[in-house]
Amino acid sequence: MTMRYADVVVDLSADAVDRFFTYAVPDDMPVGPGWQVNVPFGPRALEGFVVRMKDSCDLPPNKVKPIRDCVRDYAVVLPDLMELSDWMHKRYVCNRVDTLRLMIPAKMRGDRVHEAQTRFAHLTLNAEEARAFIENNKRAKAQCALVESLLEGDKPTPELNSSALRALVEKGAVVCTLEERFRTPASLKHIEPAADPELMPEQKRAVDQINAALEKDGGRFLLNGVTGSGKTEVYIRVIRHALAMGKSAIVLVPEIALTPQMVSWLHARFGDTAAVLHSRLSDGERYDEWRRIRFGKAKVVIGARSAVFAPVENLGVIVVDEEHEHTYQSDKRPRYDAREVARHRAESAGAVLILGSATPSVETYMRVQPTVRPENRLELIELRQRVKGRPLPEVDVVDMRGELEKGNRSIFSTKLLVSLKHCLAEGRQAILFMNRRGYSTFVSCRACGYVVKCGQCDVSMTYHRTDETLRCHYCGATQAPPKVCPQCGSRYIKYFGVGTQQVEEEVKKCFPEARTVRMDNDTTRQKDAHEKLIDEFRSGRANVMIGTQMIAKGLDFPNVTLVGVIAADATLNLPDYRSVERTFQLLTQVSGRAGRADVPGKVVIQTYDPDHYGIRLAAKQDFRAFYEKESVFRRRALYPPFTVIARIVYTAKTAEQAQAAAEADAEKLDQWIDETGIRRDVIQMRALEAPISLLRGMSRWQIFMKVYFRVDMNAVAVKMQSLADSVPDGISAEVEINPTNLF
DNA sequence: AGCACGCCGACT
DNA sequence: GTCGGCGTGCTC
Repeated sequence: MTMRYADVVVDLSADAVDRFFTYAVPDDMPVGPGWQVNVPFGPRALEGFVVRMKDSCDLPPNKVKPIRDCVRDYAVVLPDLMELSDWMHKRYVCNRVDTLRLMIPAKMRGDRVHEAQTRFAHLTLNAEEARAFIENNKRAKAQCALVESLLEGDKPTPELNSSALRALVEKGAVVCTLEERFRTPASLKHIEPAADPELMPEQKRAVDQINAALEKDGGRFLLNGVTGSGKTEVYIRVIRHALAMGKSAIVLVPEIALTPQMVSWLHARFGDTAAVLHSRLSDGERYDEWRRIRFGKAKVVIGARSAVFAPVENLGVIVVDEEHEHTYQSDKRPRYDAREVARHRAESAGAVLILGSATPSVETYMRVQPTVRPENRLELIELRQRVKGRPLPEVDVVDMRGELEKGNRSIFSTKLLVSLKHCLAEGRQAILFMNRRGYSTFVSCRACGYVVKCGQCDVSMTYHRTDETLRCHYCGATQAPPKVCPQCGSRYIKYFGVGTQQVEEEVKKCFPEARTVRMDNDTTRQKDAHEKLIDEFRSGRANVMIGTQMIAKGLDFPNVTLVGVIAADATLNLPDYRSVERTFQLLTQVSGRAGRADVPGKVVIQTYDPDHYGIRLAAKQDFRAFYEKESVFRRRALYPPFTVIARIVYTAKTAEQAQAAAEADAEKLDQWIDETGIRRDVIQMRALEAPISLLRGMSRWQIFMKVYFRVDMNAVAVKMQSLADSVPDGISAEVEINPTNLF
């Protein structure tokens, strides 16, 4: 009998071990690709993933050790996910384990909650003892520096010099502790099964077209339907067809907490066949759901971006709902894009991919154009009518400059006030939408113009009326608002801007009988707060909902007949090439919340820039016209998707360190650009301060690079990652290709 | 990620 | 000469 060997990826995330290690397989051990195993590794034991089996091995026999045992008696990573892992490793220039770790619940690795734990170093010496230590150990420079830095507070160990840390632990000067993330148990409500509603002709055509592809070898679709056109029902019918064929389905949503309705719909229609995967499940719940999927008990999976790795077999369809949402891009390494991963997984499984949105991203919509190569093209399916022939809401764009001229200095236009009055008088509900970012209440001095900023983050702080504090939007720091200007001593401190709290107070002042509910970062901080607030509004206990982005999408309240947008242009002029697109999407989505039942809806959009195409076309819900305009702008200004933006963000204690690292790497990158001969395709490449130059007390610089589309981005990513990997101690560097935001 | 190994500078 | 810090390389 021939000897069997297994190539194993060990469960350690480091460049040095990001390769296969070959182990001998004991004769009677059942094991195969995707199995989780325990292996000896140098002096210790590690977990690992079997990548492939083989019958021979080139290594000298004395080097090959046997697999100790298997962690579980089945493959935890299915073959198609194994292939996906390989693809992601190349595509996102990350370690193989980093991709494999995404594919199983954290609880299944090391029998501990690995992912949520961080080891922190804690100094056991007091200030005096520390000074004595530094005095007595002048020779050990690294140790002294470490003691010095730990005097400021505990630090996560990966950031510290490891040999110095080990010496200090040995001396008893430092102890390491594991910090655990707290758990949020999710309440799974029982949901009544529901029957299939009748389809509109458009919906039926869409379902037929997609089902036909499902029966062949898959396909890619962009389902572009106006708000309220019943995209969800199309998904459900296609999934039903897939189930009938013995196949399974994955439905991705931007964020589970914001789309509880999608979860209930799928539960209502598919019962126990449906499973949920998202970050708010407890470890136990996630593990149980994962196993139900793995063993075929559940065949319809709904979840946030990481659900794209759900262990389903026989995949028939992947749905990406609200395709344009940026949450599909991971913000930590590996920085994968779930839409892209979904496409790859669907293609290799011969499954159907459906991207759904009322307002697709410009990038995605470009891919339906006939000029796009067939292997990249998406098939466009449009739903132009709302279900049951409901009309799109009537939209009024109000010029707030005119209001000011008329002497109306309140935050509500006359039109919005009158509409709100009617709406409430008729016993209906209203949503008031406040785009908080870039328009929040900041505190500023009238005399010298000083604006109170967070000392840790270099962004202006937001005033919170309830507890009379200033808060940092980025790090959560709080401080009391100053009585006199810290810069010039003037007592003329003014509160600028409008926040949701102020809108709420204004509503109560104008309509004492209104029952308001406010949804923003403040009011949804506690767990299950979302559900409670939504329920309060749905039940009718409240009749005016005031909120930020989080109320813009996915919610379906039949009794809402009025939507008011307080400041449509708040996000229009941010220093980001996508600010117009985002404004358009937000306005379209929020307008879609009006008139979802039998009474027609009305939308009032207040703006200082009523002729801007982003606002005008959102009012008409005319995505196609918007796309035409926007793509002309992007092409002319050399922005994505016509070019690619790549950056490396350097974070360090001091601006000098960050700057030095960025400039040194920019020089190396510049040289590389010449060596590879892509100079003529590089539009821009330079080191500069990041737009937010200070974040959580750390200084930030960046290398910003813009290139033409034809450049081999993988080569650029590999080069950038290698630069980022060899950054000096104490500085961290993150590579971002097509970053979601440019802060 | 850890751990051994080996160079090098400081001090008895 | 010897001790200990700190950088380098290896783990099937």
